[in-house]
Amino acid sequence: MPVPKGSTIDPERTRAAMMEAVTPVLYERGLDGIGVAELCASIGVSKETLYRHFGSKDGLVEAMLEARSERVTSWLAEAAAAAGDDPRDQLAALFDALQQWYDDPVFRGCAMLNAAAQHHVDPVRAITARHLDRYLELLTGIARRAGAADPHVLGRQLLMLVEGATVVAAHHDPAAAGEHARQAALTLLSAAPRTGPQD
Amino acid sequence: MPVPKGSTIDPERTRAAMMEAVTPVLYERGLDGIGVAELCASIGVSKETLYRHFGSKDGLVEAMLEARSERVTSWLAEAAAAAGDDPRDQLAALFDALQQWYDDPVFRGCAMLNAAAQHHVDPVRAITARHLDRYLELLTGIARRAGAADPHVLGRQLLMLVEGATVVAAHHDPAAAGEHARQAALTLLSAAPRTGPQD
DNA sequence: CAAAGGTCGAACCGATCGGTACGAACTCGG
DNA sequence: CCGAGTTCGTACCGATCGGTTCGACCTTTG
Repeated sequence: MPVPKGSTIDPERTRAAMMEAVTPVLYERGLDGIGVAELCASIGVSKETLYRHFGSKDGLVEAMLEARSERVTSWLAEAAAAAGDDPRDQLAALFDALQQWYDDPVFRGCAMLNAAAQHHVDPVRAITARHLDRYLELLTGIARRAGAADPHVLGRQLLMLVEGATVVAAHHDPAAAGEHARQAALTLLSAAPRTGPQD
Repeated sequence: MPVPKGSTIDPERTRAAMMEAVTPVLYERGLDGIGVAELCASIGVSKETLYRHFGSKDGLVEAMLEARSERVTSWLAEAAAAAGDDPRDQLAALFDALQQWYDDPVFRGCAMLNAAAQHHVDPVRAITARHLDRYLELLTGIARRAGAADPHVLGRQLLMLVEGATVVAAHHDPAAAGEHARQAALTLLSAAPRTGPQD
């Protein structure tokens, strides 16, 4: 968004708008694939404004990744919750949502994993680890509500399917990756030892 | 290796030695995490030699990735083959080998995926895609020999487990990632519809 | 109207980037 | 022993990098 020259519209609004605008650009080009000058130009903001709000390019990157992680996780959680109360339906809906993402022409894999593969410095990798924590919590919850005897292990196996499907879709073939992963996930859910539903 | 100043020892030898020496450095630092000057210094070779043999930094990177992909795939295939004739044993051995890799302190995830996440240009991504092709072929073969009715789908699901386990091990927690993935893989193998062993 | 503060645009900085050039040192085949 | 071919070390190139500074502009607050 072209921020008007004068200010005081809302300093916080500017910051939020910058994070919003910068997300697709950094996702598409890669964190190191675009310089600060071009990045500022593409989101319609001056370098001084960027450094005022975020201190550094890394500061902006980290704020963006953190926000994106929360947003993506919420989106998945809502897709699952909207499928009803049956954990199996929730899991299936989650992978359907993933397939929907894979079919998006701008899909380029998991932004957190891409970021961690480039910046192998601490702050970014910590954000990626927290991102996987969020996914794991979501999947472990489904496993627990499905009555799995060991929801942590099953949740972790489901996490591998989610991330593996994303990798395969991004780097090999997006077609039906979500469907195949969903089928595998439901198989694991069915085959897992049970203690009966837990909530 | 410190190449002696004069040459004619073997021009091909030099090239091979460079690829060998550069592999761990680029894996550890990332493709863009080290400049040509430092890279040459770390492998004990002058810039002129690098450009004589590979034409560009990207040329070296691509040659290295291609060689690494073949080596890693062979290593996994041999680990599986060494487990005997039973496809279940082969699959289990493959994930045990992966866990062994995850436990290596220098483990930093799949080099091909890391590379593709950085250089999202064509040549590197093509190498990554071929790498996944090799894995898929290996896993599909196991699925076929196990008598799966649809070995391509099962192979793809196993590929997701392999890559997902690698992602989780690299970015979340390496402990037992291979074991949990192995257990899931064997479950999928057992649950898959069969047409009877095929070879 | 005046002071304060957010923003722009462009100039500027030192560092580093990938890549080239060149002379000297060295090993080989003839 | 001489020329061809490799390598080293270093200096160098233009481009780009992340980050800073500054004057002008604009909007809000009082």
